[in-house]
Amino acid sequence: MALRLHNTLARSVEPFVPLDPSGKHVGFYCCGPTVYDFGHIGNFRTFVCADLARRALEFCGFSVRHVMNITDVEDKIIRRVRETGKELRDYTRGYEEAFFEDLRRLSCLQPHLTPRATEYIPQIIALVSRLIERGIAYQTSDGSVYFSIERYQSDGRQYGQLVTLNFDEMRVGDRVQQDEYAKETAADFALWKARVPEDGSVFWPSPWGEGRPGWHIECSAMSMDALGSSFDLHLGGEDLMFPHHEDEIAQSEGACAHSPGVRFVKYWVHVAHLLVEGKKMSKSLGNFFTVRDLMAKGFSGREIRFELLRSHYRENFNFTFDGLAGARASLARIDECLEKLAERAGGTRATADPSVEKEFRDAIEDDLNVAAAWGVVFTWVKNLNKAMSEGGLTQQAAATALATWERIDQVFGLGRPAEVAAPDEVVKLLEARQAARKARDFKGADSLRDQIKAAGWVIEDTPQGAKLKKA
RNA sequence: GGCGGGGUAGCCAAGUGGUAAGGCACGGCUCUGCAAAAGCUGCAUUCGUCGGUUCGAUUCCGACCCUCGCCUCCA
Repeated sequence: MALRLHNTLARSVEPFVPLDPSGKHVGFYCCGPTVYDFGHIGNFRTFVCADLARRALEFCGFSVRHVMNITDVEDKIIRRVRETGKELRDYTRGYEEAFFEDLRRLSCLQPHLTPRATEYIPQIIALVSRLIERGIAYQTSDGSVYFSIERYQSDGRQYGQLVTLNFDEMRVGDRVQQDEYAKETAADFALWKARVPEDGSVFWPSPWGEGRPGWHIECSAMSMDALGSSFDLHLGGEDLMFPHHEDEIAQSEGACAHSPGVRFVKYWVHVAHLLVEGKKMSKSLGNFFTVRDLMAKGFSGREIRFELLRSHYRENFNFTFDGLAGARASLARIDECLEKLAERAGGTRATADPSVEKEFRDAIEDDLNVAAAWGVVFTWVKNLNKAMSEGGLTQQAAATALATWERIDQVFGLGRPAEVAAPDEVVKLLEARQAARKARDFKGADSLRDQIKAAGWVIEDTPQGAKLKKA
């Protein structure tokens, strides 16, 4: 069994075989955030799934080069810049930093390269120039440049690799912007947008006059610059499938004139959307949550990560607070088990249990089937708990189990819970309670227990003595 | 209208042509001064509906119902 992924190009699950003849190196590009505001939980589902994909590739032995762009010039950003009167970079910097902070809170590995669109203007201009030279793009009288789908197709190339398109049946036109009146065909899309007064100071010089990049071209420029004109894996939210990714393919394959059989990207992976309480997230419904919002409600980054990793990436995921509370309980079950294992193992070292690791690997290799993988993990936890409650788990077996978790956690990336020490006053209350119990003053002991609970801590009476846990 | 996902216990969810993983919640038990916490344990004769193929279908085929998403802002 080897890694298999759902490839949108094939609309099916395929064996993952990288372009690298040695089969080792993988180029991986993920469409990153547009830094006009804080990212919401839906955005982060995609980024957590990208992190899962990267970790799974590494778990399977591949050496991954992970690139994720930062879109720091775009319509919404320009509008905010105009409204706030800030300079472009001053506006985007804060949200970019917040994004990386949230990514770390969710235990996502930092991509190896995170290029910004605004730092790739020369490459973008070069790419647009090549498309014009090849006769696939055209300039309009206002100084904008558009991609001609018709000329691309007559160049013998396919527009509509990711989705089945039927322009006659599509409901085209509602959202075509007024500044795009000069397009030859409604389906053509902007590569370079001529400067308009509303752009303020956001513009760059180009062979076609002052302006800024179109929406899709940045990803083509950055991904090919970092990973070459043909690379292995491109991931993004399902809404980007069309037009964004389709247009990326068209621009890239149009500009590079890939040979027949060679593609811009070999595997396209799309992450389904997250819903909140059964509905699409929207500000008017008030169900629009950022990572910060959830943390302010007391949930930890690892609880949020766990919740986002419970379901398959190609299924819509319904985010609910009941679900998040359930995630907390499930994760605590694993944490309890790990804590007990650590007590038993002491400093003993061991290697992972091969049979559990194999079951886990089989699930992950099957198109990142995390639900099946969790099934493996929880069955394993149950067996360990049973062995421990029956006293039949040796120090060596506990160490093996911990090593197994280390291996599993290379993919899930949840780590171990942060140890939180109880404050002195709570510890003093606990000591007083223990004294009261010893004196058989149970009324006093129960009162102290209530005080500890009010302070946010729970007493766990175990055969080894009383412990404090954060409520 | 076109294209593409889904419908499996109270909730989330995996899965297979041969008789339904796992988690949460819930009940029982152990532990405890009592609790809590924790652990153990129980919990779908059944997989949207109706037909068909088959020795056998939740799994394959057909029809239908419901639901979600995309169709040029979007993760």
